[in-house]
Amino acid sequence: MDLLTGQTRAFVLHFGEMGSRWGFNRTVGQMLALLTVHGEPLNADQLAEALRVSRGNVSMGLKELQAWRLIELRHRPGDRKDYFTAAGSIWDMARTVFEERRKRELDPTLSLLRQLLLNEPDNEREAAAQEKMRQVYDLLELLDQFANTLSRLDERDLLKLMKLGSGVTRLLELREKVKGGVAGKTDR
Amino acid sequence: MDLLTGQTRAFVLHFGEMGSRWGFNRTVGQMLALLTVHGEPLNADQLAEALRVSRGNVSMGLKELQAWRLIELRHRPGDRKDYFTAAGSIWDMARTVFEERRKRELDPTLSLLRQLLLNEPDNEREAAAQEKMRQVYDLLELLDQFANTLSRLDERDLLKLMKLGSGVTRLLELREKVKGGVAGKTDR
DNA sequence: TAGAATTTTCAAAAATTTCTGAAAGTTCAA
DNA sequence: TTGAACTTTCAGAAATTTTTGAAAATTCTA
Repeated sequence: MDLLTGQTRAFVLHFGEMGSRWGFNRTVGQMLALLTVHGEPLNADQLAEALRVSRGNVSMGLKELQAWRLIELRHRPGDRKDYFTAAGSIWDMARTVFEERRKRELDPTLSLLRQLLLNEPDNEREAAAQEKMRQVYDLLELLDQFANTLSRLDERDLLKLMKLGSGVTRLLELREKVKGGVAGKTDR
Repeated sequence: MDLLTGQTRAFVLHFGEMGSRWGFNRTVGQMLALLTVHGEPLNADQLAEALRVSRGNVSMGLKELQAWRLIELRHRPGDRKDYFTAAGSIWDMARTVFEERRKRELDPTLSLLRQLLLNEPDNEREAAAQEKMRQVYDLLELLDQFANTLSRLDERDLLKLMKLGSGVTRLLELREKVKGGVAGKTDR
């Protein structure tokens, strides 16, 4: 049966195209999209047939999606094949992708910069460059922590925060007032 | 003169590698890194020599960085060459990259999903798929708005917010109390 | 324990992206 | 105008990433 019809088809193909921007290749993007909109678990052959890609490609894609923890293995009684579904809700999925990207896009750079900033600069030019690097480091470090904070919020709070809109400014002012003189308690 | 020494070298090469994860290719990543840590404006020949890439490659890279509005054209008296520097502060840069990525990673998908959700589903399966697509849409829409809100915050507020850490939970509670019965004013 | 069913691996092919460098285009001073 | 100083373009080359599919590995049943 053709699983790739109508809107599902458009959705899956689009996710394939966007895949590269989101950190995976076309096939992986398509697989994730199909498993997401198709409620029932699918096996590797079904995926390969629906997406018209090789069995090997599907196998690698499944491995990658499992590494991201975006899909779950299922078994059906009397069937030896491995079946897979999208793991968790759309929110869970977004959270996972967000977290994984934070790791890939921030951590390596933070770790390099920490290293570099330990060295004494050799000359005037390097000293100036190091100053810039420190600024980059401080910003990325802050971003990383913020991303972490967001990752840890439960869904209710995250939703509240995201819906604040420009109200966030007012809320920050409100905090200033309430907090009064108690100097910058940042609590980690 | 060799601009690529010591820590600057390591920094620039690393940014080249990370480039692809951040949405540009290696040369563009290296160019941006070099222009960022090197305080003074550089011309295309200097960039090509320092990074050991072709003149044509540098020309394309400069065009792309200008399209991102990450670099600025400068002129020096008595010199016909075009010189470039990183535009604005590190914060400005981060903001620009953030904003540009939001556009590339969210907008096309939002626009496709808006389209798809207008159609009546053809059958039961498509209806179920559409329901999932709506969930994806709602989440991405919310994310997009939140990203927008963050983009618009001034540096002071952004800093405050990012430094809140887990304090953000308490702040949200605080809001509940103060707001009292005034039902969900979200203000866009 | 054999062998059928299934999944994984990985070398080579295909597709895609990036880079080069010569040629074409532009700008400016004289 | 001319031509020297620059910059941009873009077809083809090189590098990189993705995909294929046959062979190897694994797992299960009988």
